Amino acid sequence: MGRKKLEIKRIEDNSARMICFSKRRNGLVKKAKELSALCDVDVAAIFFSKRGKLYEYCNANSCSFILRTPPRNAST
Amino acid sequence: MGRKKLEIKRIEDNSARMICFSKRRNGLVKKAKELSALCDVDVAAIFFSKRGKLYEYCNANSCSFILRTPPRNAST
DNA sequence: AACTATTTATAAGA
DNA sequence: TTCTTATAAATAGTT
Repeated sequence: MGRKKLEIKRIEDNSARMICFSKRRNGLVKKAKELSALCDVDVAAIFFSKRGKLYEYCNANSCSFILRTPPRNAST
Repeated sequence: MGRKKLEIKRIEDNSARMICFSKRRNGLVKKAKELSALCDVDVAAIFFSKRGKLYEYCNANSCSFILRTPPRNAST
């Protein structure tokens, strides 16, 4: 999508990569929520950045099964 | 997307719900792969159906941190 | 953070 | 279930 077709490979520019991460992470979580609501399933989406930062979305208690051990030095 | 705007609530028809699940699960995994490649992050997407069936996608060893205990009576 | 031109995902149909 | 296609939605580049 977007003004130009984007090749699916690492975005080298740091700022552009972070912006893309923010946008697409939000998009993925939105789609996960929709999938959960439409299809009556529990969904978890978990993102581990190279800096050890953890982002996660889970719509249900299923999360109690996962992330028993925090990955790397995960913060919020 | 699609021919008509779809209200985001549980699809009651079983067949239609399963078809939607299959399509959107594939779409979500595709977007997770793109996010991983573009932004150099590890991503896991995990789906728990009500029947206890588990579907998952993970692009990296980060998965070793999760799913230490299988959820419910998870099969493939 | 908002906008918008464009690409992409997908609902319905074949 | 796989393919098509009209349309809704996501988003890349811009402001």
